[in-house]
Amino acid sequence: MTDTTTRRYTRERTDEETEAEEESTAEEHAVCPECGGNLATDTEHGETVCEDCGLVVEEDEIDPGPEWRAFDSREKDEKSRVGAPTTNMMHDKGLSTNIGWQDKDAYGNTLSSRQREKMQRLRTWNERFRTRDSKERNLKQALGEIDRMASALGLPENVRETASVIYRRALEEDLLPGRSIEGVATASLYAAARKAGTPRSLDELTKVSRVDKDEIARTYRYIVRQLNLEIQPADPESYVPRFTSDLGLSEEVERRARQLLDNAKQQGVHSGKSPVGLAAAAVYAASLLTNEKVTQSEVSEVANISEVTIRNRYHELLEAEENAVGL
DNA sequence: ATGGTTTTTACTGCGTC
DNA sequence: GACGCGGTAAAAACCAT
Repeated sequence: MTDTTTRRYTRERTDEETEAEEESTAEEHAVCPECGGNLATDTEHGETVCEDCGLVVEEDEIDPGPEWRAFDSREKDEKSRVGAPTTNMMHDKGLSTNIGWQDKDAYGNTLSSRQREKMQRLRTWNERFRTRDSKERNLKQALGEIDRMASALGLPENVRETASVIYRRALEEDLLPGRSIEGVATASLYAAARKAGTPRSLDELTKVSRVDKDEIARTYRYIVRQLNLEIQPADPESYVPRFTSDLGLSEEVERRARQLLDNAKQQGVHSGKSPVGLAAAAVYAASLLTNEKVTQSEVSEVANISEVTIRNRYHELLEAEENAVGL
């Protein structure tokens, strides 16, 4: 299997992205704290992102603070930013234009019939543009969310791409009504991570998402079914590198753990059991076999699995190992 | 909803440092 | 005595039906 930690993903740029990059001419000469790549300012999203690994360094660079200097607390209240507060409840954060329905002018006088007709036409067109845009904006927001969560979880660029594709498909197939953008975005990311062989558990997703676990799971099942995504159960081995590195264990342990898992797989011991549990148990067992002992509780900590499960699995793994030697 | 399976929780006993 | 570990029973979560 390819080592996911060292692989460099070549990035396929969508039209939108290339466009956005051309726009941001002012390139800062800072480097990414994570991979040392170039940082680019994406003015459209108000973010500073790494070109190589996609890490979002800064988000929401709009200054929400007071607009002018204030000299005492009374003035501070008065001089805070002007305008309606933004809200996430609307796709455009409530910043788009709305034309009132009363046919009155700014002074409350009724309009002439000619003016009324004009306003009616304007309303119609305004509405048309707004809704035509709404899908685009919906998409933008969702993609922003996906990006945010992906970098919080340390997922590579290609996973984001996949997640975006899944989300776009969901949008096109009208799977959104009745479901939150957040939820679908999270579910897309979850699916993408699994597809890419760098799975993250539902719990991990829940930590970075604004949506609760049940909804993510429900939405995930739904879009998988509707879009006929074929996602096989996560391979336990895909968790191994993460666990070993979180625990500061050597390559040797990682290799050993994989070996144990391979064995178990061949004997079909693993079916029906949680992949995370298997992986955790394999790491624990491997750490014993290589004299780099870690405690069960440490493993259970990084794997988010109970010690009991680790115990059960690792007995099974060792049994499988013995049987394999006998063959 | 239901039943079967897996995981978690909580508790207990044992050996070691 | 605290800690790591093993085991157990009952509760909870999960999944397919």
